[in-house]
Amino acid sequence: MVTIETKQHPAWDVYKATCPTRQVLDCIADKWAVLVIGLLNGGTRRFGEMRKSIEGVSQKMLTQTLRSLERDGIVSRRVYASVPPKVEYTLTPLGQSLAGIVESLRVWSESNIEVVLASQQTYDARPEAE
Amino acid sequence: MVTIETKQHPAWDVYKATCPTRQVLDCIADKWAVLVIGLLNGGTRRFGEMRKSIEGVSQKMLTQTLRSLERDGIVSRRVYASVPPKVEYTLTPLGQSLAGIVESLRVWSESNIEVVLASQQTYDARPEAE
DNA sequence: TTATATAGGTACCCAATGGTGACCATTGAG
DNA sequence: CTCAATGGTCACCATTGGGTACCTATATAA
Repeated sequence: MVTIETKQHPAWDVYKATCPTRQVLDCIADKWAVLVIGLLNGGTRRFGEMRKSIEGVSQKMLTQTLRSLERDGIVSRRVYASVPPKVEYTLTPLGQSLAGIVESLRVWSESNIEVVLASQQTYDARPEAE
Repeated sequence: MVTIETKQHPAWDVYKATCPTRQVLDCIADKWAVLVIGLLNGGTRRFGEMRKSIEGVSQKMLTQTLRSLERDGIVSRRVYASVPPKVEYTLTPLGQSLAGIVESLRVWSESNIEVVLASQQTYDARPEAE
């Protein structure tokens, strides 16, 4: 039996410290990124819209998150040369392929929050908890 | 037509700043948490094992991540009163329900890294990039 | 003419986070 | 007697995250 290795990717392994996948995971396994991608999964959004929708994001963090996602090819940014400025963000096809996963993360959180909250209470009530 | 609202959860919405789901997302949408959950999906692991498997985690961060996941009921911790100590970590059923999602995040990273790297190169090569 | 709101971005500053290394407890082995 | 082993904590420091104030340019209102 012959193992056919048709241009197998060079054994990417996110558990290796220097693997570039680690950086990508770092970027998408992020609170704000998850919320941003989830939002954009509903369609193109303007910056200000997103700022309002995602309660608690500062302008800076939103910008930063979007830049990072843009760099990774997950969202695309479209600037209209108007005054005041108008900037639209959209998921790229790559981003769309990620959106489902990220959305299921969000859904999991919303579905299992009761269990989690109960567990937290039990944990915090342990005698050795301060 | 009657809308039957059989104890519908009180409209959890992770986009609200104060929604408890936000904290949960904060905890699981985390680089180290994803790696930890992925590892434990392969079965029970000892602390030292995980420390070696996940390159680059400091002892402190691993402890912290595991505590946080334990508090949320995602992993369980078992201490053996031996010398030297032996501590095992396992995914709870709740954790197992999350593992699939988290694993697909990791798989996505490893599958799409080439596209992402290419996108990063294009982005960094823009004239306006410093 | 001047003031103001707009919408997105950035420079600067501070607080929180994460990493490092020392230290601890306990016991069997050398 | 000393050291290795294992998981954990603590104090310290560098790095980062995150907030605030400011900037831009124009259309509109006063």
